[in-house]
Amino acid sequence: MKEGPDIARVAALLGDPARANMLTALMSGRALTAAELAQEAGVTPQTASSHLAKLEAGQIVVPRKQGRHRYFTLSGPDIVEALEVLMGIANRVGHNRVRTGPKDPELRKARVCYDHLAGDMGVALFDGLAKRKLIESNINGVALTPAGIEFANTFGIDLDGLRAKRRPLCRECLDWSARQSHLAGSFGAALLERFYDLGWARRIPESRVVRFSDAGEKSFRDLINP
Amino acid sequence: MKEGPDIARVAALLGDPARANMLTALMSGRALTAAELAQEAGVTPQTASSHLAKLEAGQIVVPRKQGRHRYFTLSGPDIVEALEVLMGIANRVGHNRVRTGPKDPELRKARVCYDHLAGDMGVALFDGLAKRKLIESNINGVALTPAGIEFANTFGIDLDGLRAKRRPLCRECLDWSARQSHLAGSFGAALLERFYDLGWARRIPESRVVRFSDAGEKSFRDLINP
DNA sequence: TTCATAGTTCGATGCTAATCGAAGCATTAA
DNA sequence: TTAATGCTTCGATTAGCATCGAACTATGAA
Repeated sequence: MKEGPDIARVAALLGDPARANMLTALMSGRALTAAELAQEAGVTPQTASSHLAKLEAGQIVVPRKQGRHRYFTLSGPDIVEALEVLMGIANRVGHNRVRTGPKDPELRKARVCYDHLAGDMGVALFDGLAKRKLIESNINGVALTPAGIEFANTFGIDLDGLRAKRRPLCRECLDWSARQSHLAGSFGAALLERFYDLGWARRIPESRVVRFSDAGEKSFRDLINP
Repeated sequence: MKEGPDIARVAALLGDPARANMLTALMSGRALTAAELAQEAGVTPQTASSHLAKLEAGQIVVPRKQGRHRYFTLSGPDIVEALEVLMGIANRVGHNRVRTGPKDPELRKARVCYDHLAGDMGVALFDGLAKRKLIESNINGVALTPAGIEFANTFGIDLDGLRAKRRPLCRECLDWSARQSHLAGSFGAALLERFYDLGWARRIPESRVVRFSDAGEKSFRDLINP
């Protein structure tokens, strides 16, 4: 027995395929019922119940009872971060499960991934910001350039407020419909939030779809195509 | 089968206690041999070999052959990041492996880590030697300064004898009870050996505790506080 | 050469955990 | 009340894997 934080216990909870499927499904940010999670994981409700009990005991997810349903959410942003990092590693070492992404064209085009923009437009945003040299990606991760910091300020994003959080500002998150990176982290989340505020886009209730207005999509294109 | 990166595969690799111990040991940034990792994980060399083969196949660690040793290092900064995030989660949810019971304070104060001194006194030793400029630490690791070489000789340590061994003279080892580095390597081991010889301390059988006598502890304090 | 050390492979064992059928609660609807 | 739905508990099965002893390979030392 060694001292220190028991990472094996946490990692083992994320290391079962059924549980990992449930957790990635929860990365949409929506609360899902036990039955929905069973569906996502491809196991029977009994099995799912057993897994959820373990995840709850390990404080990876938190339940919220409502009627005769139990809704689950991830217990904190650190879980999201762990899942994102693990996705990055899995991608790097080539552990990808080949399958095409969401069939729904709207989902494929633009959806939320936890709290940031994913789908084709998410990937386009990432590439566009990189092309405009507002972000740069290297082996250590993604970061805002000086030009990017200036852009954020003029675009109405409070970087200091974001930095106060412990969450990393920028992070790559692998998009499983487009197979490319999109922008996560607190900056990625703030951008999407700003899109909402500007009226460029809105979220469709009970779904992960992000729907851009025509004008909003045009502004978005202008943003990423200098 | 779902789409997307297979995070379960990666997480499962980190989710075994023996492997997790190996990986946390590698977080010091130093390359470690298979035998050292077996020691860290508390398993036999055969078992360690099996784990290392899995970690290597999963591209979590990379081996480097040198003589008849195989040195392992983490395969990239993303692995370090993943381990750190998992540590943070484990810490948050209270999954800390802290030994309870009467021996705990003694272990925390001074214990052997492989064959050198760890715990609060191990960290104090490292810091004291650094403050006296007998060792210096940089990106490449730790090394004895000229003053440190002179010190070693007067303190009764046969440096030439140590150099004849293949083992590195100085090495940093991360202390998870104190969250700081202590001194490992053949010089670290020789120092502890010398403490035994001088009657400053003795090892408690069937335990990792190192118990200093009152006089021994005083001498130790004099050593690290110039 | 012979011996020692570092590491691996093989095989057997034993434990853990994932899985699901069946039955049991709990909540809501009628 | 009865029926239906959502979810959990129980029990049995199964499969995977961690573990280690023994034997083997490879490198270096005497």
